[in-house]
Amino acid sequence: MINKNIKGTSALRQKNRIQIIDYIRKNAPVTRIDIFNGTNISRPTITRIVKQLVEEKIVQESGMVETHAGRKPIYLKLRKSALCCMGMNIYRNNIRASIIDLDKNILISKKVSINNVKTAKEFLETILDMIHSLIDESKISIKHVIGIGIGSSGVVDYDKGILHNFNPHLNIRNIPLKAFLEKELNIQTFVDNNPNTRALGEYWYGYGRGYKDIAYIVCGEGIGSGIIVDGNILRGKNNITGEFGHMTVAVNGRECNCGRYGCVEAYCSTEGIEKILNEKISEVDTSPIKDFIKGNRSKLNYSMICEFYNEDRYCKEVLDQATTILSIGLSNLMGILNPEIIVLSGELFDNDFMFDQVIDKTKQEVFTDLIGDIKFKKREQMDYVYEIGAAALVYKAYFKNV
Amino acid sequence: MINKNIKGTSALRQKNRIQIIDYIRKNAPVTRIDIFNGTNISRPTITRIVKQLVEEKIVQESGMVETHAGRKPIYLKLRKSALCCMGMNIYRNNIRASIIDLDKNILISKKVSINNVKTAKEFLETILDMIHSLIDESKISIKHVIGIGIGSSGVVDYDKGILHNFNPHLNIRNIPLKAFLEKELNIQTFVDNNPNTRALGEYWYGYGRGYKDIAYIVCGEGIGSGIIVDGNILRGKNNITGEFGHMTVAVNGRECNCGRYGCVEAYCSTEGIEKILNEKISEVDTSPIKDFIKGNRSKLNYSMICEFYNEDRYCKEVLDQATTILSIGLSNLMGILNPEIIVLSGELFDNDFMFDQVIDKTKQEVFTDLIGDIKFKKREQMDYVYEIGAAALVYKAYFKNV
DNA sequence: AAAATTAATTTCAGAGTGAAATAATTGAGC
DNA sequence: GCTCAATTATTTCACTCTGAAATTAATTTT
Repeated sequence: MINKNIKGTSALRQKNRIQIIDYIRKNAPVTRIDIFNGTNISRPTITRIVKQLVEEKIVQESGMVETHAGRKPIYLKLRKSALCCMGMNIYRNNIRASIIDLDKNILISKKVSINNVKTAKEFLETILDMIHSLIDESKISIKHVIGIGIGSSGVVDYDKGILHNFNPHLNIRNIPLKAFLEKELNIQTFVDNNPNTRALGEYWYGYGRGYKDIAYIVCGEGIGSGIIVDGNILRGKNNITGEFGHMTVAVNGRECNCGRYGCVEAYCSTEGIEKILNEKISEVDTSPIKDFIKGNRSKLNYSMICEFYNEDRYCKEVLDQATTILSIGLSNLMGILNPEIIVLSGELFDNDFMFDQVIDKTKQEVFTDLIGDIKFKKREQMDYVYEIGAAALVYKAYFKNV
Repeated sequence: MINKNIKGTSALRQKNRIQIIDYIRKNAPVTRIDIFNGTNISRPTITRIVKQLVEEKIVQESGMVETHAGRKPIYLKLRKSALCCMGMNIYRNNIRASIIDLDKNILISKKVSINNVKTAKEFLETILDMIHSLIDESKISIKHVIGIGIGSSGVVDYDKGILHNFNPHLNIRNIPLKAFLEKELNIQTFVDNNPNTRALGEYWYGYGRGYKDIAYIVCGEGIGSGIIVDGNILRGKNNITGEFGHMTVAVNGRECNCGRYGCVEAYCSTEGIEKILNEKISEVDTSPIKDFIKGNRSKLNYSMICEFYNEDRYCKEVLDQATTILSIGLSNLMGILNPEIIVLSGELFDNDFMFDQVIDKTKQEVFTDLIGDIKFKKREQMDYVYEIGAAALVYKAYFKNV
């Protein structure tokens, strides 16, 4: 359980304790002297707190270190699965939950469908059952589960922990998920939307490790983003940030699903690209891709368009336009946020040449070299990434005052 | 002096002390019981720390409170000018510095020109002299000056406290202002660029009071911005954030001073507006404003264009375009940051109808109502606003762990 | 004048810390 | 094998700071 209402010198102890855990987590294996040098805590206090952590089986001593002279220090590291939390992902009709430790080891995992769930009550109880059975099966002491993190599709009120609308097809709305779980389980719970948890996962465990300002962009059927500023999720007033897909870069441009004109998404989402190509080839009698579709009676899709990039001038036009628009959008974003790293993910980048083109154009486009001197990374599919990001919500809160 | 290397229980004391000062600052006048209810500190500790603060003449007791029964509580407030700091603004050829207390009272102020300054050494010594004489004249004990905050034009490295380039016309570059002053005076010093200090001033003392996410936009000859995210200045990797003026909203649009195309600044800065109008009227034989200029042998400027808004169709076109483009830029910014309030300042808004038009169009333009439900404010000219913002850099650091 | 009420302080024991001294452990030199 | 220097880890001890509970203070109500 995350600290609450601990006052006075006990709070000081708690703070030092968490700082020591955090230092070990980040730098393991470390010696007590390393902790002394790396923090502002005195040696006796380190000895005392480490002793306690070893007794609680959170930290373990492991082997000696090669040194030149003097008493050999003892390596410390966190015991595997000693501190862990629940990471859960809610996506349309599925829920997957895992227990994950501080080294992002998946200790146990479970997936359920919520196709048959009709009411908010059923929904909440399904989740509660899931958590109970996971903890039971894992045989992990509940006191080592420091929290529950949940990422969800749709609109989420982070502060209140309310899931407004995770699936437009279900009539289950405004679910007070945080309040419910905290009451039932007495474990601190955090709920956020998927792009945010993904971005946080990237910051905590992925390419963003070691950086404090990250933009995580998803380009698929739609376009969204999660943004980390100084190590924290950018949430703004209503947790509706990073609406990168609906940034206007072409005044009086193409109409977007959102009803406005010239949004990035209208040009660069796979859906947008397919639409634009369809319009183009419907106006001509013949083109390689058009002939191919006719011949095979197949349906046009984004990956097909990519395959015809070199053979079909319309495909080339559409994809080139997409990368240009996207690069303008990205450079706008970079001019506002000046991030250290941008992680690109989603179907749009399944083809490497699209990824490369976007990066090249963005680097040309950007306002100053300083902003442009930035890392780009591609996030490939990775298992459990959603749950890991959700779990990071908890760790973020746990280590927040360090 | 801001705390440094205070360890153990003394750090706890320091933290409680600052929390109490902060509570009084925000809520004065308050009683000890108010502090007890508003913080997580026990009554004896409050009594002890307040007693000390009264002895140090930082807090003063002032009058009794009307109550229904029981012992009457004693009001506490901060003694005027008890805690103060230096706020300094460097702008092209001028430096103005003030000593400002926690209630933004200007205790003393001074302005010097640096026209005759040729070297970095002279520059630094001018500043040092200025600070010394201000402190001497003010008769404020130096131990009550908790820090020095400096806002400057140009590019500033906040972390290192280096002023890279505050005036393009002077060959004084890469000035280690922070290091110099901290060494000479042993007072913690912070340096940042003007838009950032202005935004922080707005957050700390202006329209942004009570909000945590603020965008502060300056539209004048150029366009810039300072952004506050969750109460902190958005700095990104290189402190080059909020390049709102160079956000591209018109792909393949008008060329901008920065060499790129379709930036907001190209359409909405007063310089851009003047340029566009000049081009327009140079292509026609006659128009009201053109005739006026000829008749009076005056030079075209932005305020004149505004005056001809209703009489000259070219003026109307240009200004309408400017407000449209600016509103698109603002709605893009809002979609990324979801701020609670946007403060608009600068010459562009000297005419109210421009301000009103921008707000109306932005509210129409914005992606969702939730983002659009936001406060807009106009920042009129205000004296000492630069120094107050710079001082806020110090207070921000002083109260950071509260 | 006593009771009730609320604010502020004092008492006191306990939690926690860090400087300095001490103990533990090891390699190097002879 | 013994001693010394080096380095890590622990213990000792005095000190700071805190908060619960009791007490005192000051004021209104009865």
